Amino acid sequence: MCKTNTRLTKQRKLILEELERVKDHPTAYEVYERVRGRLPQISLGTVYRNLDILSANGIIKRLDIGQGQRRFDITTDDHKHIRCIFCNRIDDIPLNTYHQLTTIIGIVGDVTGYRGIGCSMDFHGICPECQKQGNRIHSSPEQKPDSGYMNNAKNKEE
Amino acid sequence: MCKTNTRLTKQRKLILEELERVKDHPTAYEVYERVRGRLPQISLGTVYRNLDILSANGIIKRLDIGQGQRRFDITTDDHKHIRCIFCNRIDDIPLNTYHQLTTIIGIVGDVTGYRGIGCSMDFHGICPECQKQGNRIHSSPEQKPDSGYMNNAKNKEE
DNA sequence: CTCTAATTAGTAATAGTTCCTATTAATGAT
DNA sequence: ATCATTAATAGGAACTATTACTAATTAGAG
Repeated sequence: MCKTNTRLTKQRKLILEELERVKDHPTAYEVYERVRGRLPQISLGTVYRNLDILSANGIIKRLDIGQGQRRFDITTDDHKHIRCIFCNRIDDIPLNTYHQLTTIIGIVGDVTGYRGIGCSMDFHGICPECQKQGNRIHSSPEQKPDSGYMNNAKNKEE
Repeated sequence: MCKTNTRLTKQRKLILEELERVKDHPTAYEVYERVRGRLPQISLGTVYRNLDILSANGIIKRLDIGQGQRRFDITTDDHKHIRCIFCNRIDDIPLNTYHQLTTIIGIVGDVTGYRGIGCSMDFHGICPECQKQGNRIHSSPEQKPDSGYMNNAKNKEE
C-alpha cells in the first residue's frame, strides 16, 4: 500500500475503511472512536501513528486548520476548506482557481451558505536559508518543526 | 487602551513594546522571554492572557498557522504569511489580491525567495446551522471551539 | 487617599500528540 | 505450510502548548 515494508495490518485497514466511510473531516480521536466500535482493543496511539503514515504517503490529507485538533481528509481531489468559527465544523469547497482572489470569497459564500467569511491563506515552502543548507531535513518536515519552547529554550543556554 | 475598565499595567505595556520592537512573528513563549529580560517576575500566564486580550481587541493578530505554537503579529496592514516547512519560520507577503490564484504562487516565490511552494487557503465564517440558531456565541469564537475530545467525549455518555 | 475590581505571579490542570517498551503479527524466505 | 525477521501494536507515560485557579497586588475612578 505505502512503501515496501509497510504492512497492511488489521488496524490500518480498518482506519482506512472508516476514513472512506466518513464524509466529514474527523479528528484522530473521532477515527479512534469509530474504529474502536469494530476493534475494541485498538489504541489511540496506533490511530495517530497510522494517520501520520497514511498522510506522509499521500493517501490521506492532514488538515492543520485553525488551532486545536488536527483533522484528516481522505478525498484526493483538489479542494479547499471552510470552518465555522462557532461550531468549528469544516466543509469542503470545490474551488476553481481561475478566479481573482477578490471574487472568490463571494463564490465561497454562494457555494457553502456561510456568512461573514474571512480568508486565511497561508503558503508553505522552503525558505532561502534552508535552501542554502542543501535542503537537509533534520527531522520530518511538517511533523517536528523546531519549536524552541520552554525546556528546549532553557537548554540552549547551557 | 482596549475597552473601558481595561487597565494599562506595566506588564501589558512591556508586552506591547516588545511586540512593536520585534520584526518576526513571535510565539507567546518568545514574547515571555523578551519581556522577562526587563521584568523578571512576569509569568507566562500573564503573557498568554494579555496576548489574548490584545488580539481580541484587534490590537495584534493571532496566527494559527500549521500545527504547534501559535504566533502573534503586531502589524495591522493586510498581508499573508509563508512558512518554511523545515525551520518553521514565518515571513510576510504583501499580497495584491487582484491576481488569479494560479499566478499568485509564482509571485509569492519571486517576492520571498521560497521554493517548492504550496498553498493552504482556508476560509472561516458562520455556517448555515449556526446562522439558524440566531448566531448565539456559546463560548468565545476562535478561542474555545467545541472540541469533543477524550474526557469530553466520554462524559457525553453519562 | 481610599476603595474595589481588574490584574498579577505562581502553579495546577487540561488538551492534543508523541514517545517508549514489551509483546504480537504480517510477510518474505525456506 | 513453517519459520525468522522486523514492522506494528496496546497501553501508558511523557511531552508541548495553553488555559484555569487562587490569594495577593495594584491601576485608576471617585
